[in-house]
Amino acid sequence: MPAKPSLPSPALYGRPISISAVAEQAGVSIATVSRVINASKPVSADTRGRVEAAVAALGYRSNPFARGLTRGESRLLLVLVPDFANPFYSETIKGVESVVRRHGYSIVLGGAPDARGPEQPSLDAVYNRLVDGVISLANFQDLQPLIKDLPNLPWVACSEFIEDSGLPHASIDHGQAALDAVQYLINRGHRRIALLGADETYLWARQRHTGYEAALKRANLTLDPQLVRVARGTDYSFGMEAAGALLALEAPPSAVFAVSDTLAIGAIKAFRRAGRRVPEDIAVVGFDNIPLSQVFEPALTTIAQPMFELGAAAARMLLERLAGGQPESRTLQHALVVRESA
Amino acid sequence: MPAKPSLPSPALYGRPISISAVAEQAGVSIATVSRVINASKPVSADTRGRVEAAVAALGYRSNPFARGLTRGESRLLLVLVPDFANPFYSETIKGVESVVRRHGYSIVLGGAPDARGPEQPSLDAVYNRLVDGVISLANFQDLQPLIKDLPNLPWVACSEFIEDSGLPHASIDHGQAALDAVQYLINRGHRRIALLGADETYLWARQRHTGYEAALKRANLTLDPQLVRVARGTDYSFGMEAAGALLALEAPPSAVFAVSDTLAIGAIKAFRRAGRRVPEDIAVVGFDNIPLSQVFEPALTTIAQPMFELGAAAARMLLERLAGGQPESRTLQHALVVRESA
DNA sequence: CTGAAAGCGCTAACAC
DNA sequence: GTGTTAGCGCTTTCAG
Repeated sequence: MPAKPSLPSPALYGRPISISAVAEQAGVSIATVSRVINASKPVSADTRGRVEAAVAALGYRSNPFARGLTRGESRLLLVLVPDFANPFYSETIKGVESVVRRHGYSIVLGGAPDARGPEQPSLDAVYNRLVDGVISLANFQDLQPLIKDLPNLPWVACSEFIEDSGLPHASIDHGQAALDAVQYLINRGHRRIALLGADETYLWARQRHTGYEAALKRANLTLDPQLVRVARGTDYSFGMEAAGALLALEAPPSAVFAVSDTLAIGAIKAFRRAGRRVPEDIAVVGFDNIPLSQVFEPALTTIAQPMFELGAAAARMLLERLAGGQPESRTLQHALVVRESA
Repeated sequence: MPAKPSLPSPALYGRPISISAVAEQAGVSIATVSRVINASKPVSADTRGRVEAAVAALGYRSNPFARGLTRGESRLLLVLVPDFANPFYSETIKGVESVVRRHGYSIVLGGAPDARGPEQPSLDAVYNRLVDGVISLANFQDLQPLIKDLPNLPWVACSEFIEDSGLPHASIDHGQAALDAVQYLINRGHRRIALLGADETYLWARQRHTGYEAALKRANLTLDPQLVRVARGTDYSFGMEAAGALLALEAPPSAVFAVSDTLAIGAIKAFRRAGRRVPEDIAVVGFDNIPLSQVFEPALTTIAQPMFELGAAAARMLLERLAGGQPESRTLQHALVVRESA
């Protein structure tokens, strides 16, 4: 027994050693080896000892393909992410990882398929049954081809989802959150409030847009279409771009509700570059509460989403689904975090 | 033939359809089906047509486990990442993805194993041969158990590597880059320059540290140990923490070289919170040139790493290795980007 | 050009 | 408690 426990070293030269080699070495049948490896059936202490010794000596590791073939599962989960440079997604993924790993699953990250072409390796992994299930953060418009199969696939949505589809999802109430954000701006006396929106093929983008309008309506403010800008992505640069357009207006807004912190940060950058002070000249509230939002200057007033917990919840739901259960969709709490930008 | 081409829909009820179902439907043997699927041997146009029709009609997709079992490969590559919330890593991963995908591979993202425990699912995936190869951005100290097997594993390092190990890697010249950064500060008249370092189990952290010292030495500046702070991580918060310590010094520095943009941003935040102006009272140069660095206020003066290209290069090297080649390590170019913070 | 058949490594009945 | 054996779905000789 080695002094410090370490990964047994498998045969790296020649072919990898198989279960039969272990069986031979231990003087038992392959079935017995399988039993001790999987603890699937009782095995006498004596034989178990011999098998374990053989496994250790040979550095045996079971072949995942053979195992997958017979068991019909891989213990691999696919996480579909629109853009993993966006901190919202990376935090969420961390949440997924944390629960999934405890249950012996690993995650495969897939870029969400877009219109770029017919090659959709991630979806292949689904249909091929290489992965046991999917957690999707992607927009379902891009996932069109498989929508009809959704009820039959072990699939869970996170943040994004399809209304009334029965597809289980973990999310916050985007509409209410947006309403809260805009209401806050109204309470602070703002009357010309712009919406810096995102690609509305995303449900969350549509819902936040709706929440924005609802807040205005509730305050009897007229909705000025000029004040609604939809950015083409959530990178900082898109925020700057949209903010520039807002500034060019004859009557620019006194406040902006951005549907993503990255967009908000880009907008603030553009405003300051144009000589505007935030929040004095123009107030900005963001959405997500990414780690950067409290470090950025001015620190962002934003809607906090429980990103990590959202991922964890989705993961738990998928695990439940895989175990044959019928997980309930969950709506987690958001919160307005007031800092400096508004 | 459907109007719009879409993913063939596999049998989702009951068992998935197998190659023999296709063979039966097409009136051929499974061997022939295999041949047309893989284009491995010539098949008459007529039979090929029938097989293809059957595949389409049934929505057949080959079972990746069975295929992996016989072929001994999965077309899955593992990318080991220390922290995928760090933009440096996410950009790099994008680079990996872009080349790998074109070659029919998918990537599995693995959290790099740390000392947290013996459970190392990512490494298991390697030893189990579930993945065909690995691109590691992780620190090799944490990878200790497998170092001895390295020469035999299809493994490529990115940014991080082991000197003189023969392990192929794609990286920049961290030492020279750090030297460039500090030299710039010296040229601007700074004499008390602090190092905001990172966990030195990372080679890049050690090399950047070395570069810092080399620059000071070259300018005949004395090395004040008090001015060297090693942060416990690269999150913004660690940068703030370390910067606070620097400020508490009797003779604080007039400039700081941070080995990561996230650290630099955290430091700037701490400085401003303490009433210091950047760069007037204290100059800061970062490292990486993450997207945020040009949006942050003040915009970061930093060393640009070709993140995307680093990932892409590593991916190409791994692919070459898998094809039986002996890829050369590559050192990519860095560049000092002067903006506002120094 | 095509079919029959032998495995790949493993799990899960089914015997004993 | 343990061994034998029949597949899992696929690729690949080997015949023809």
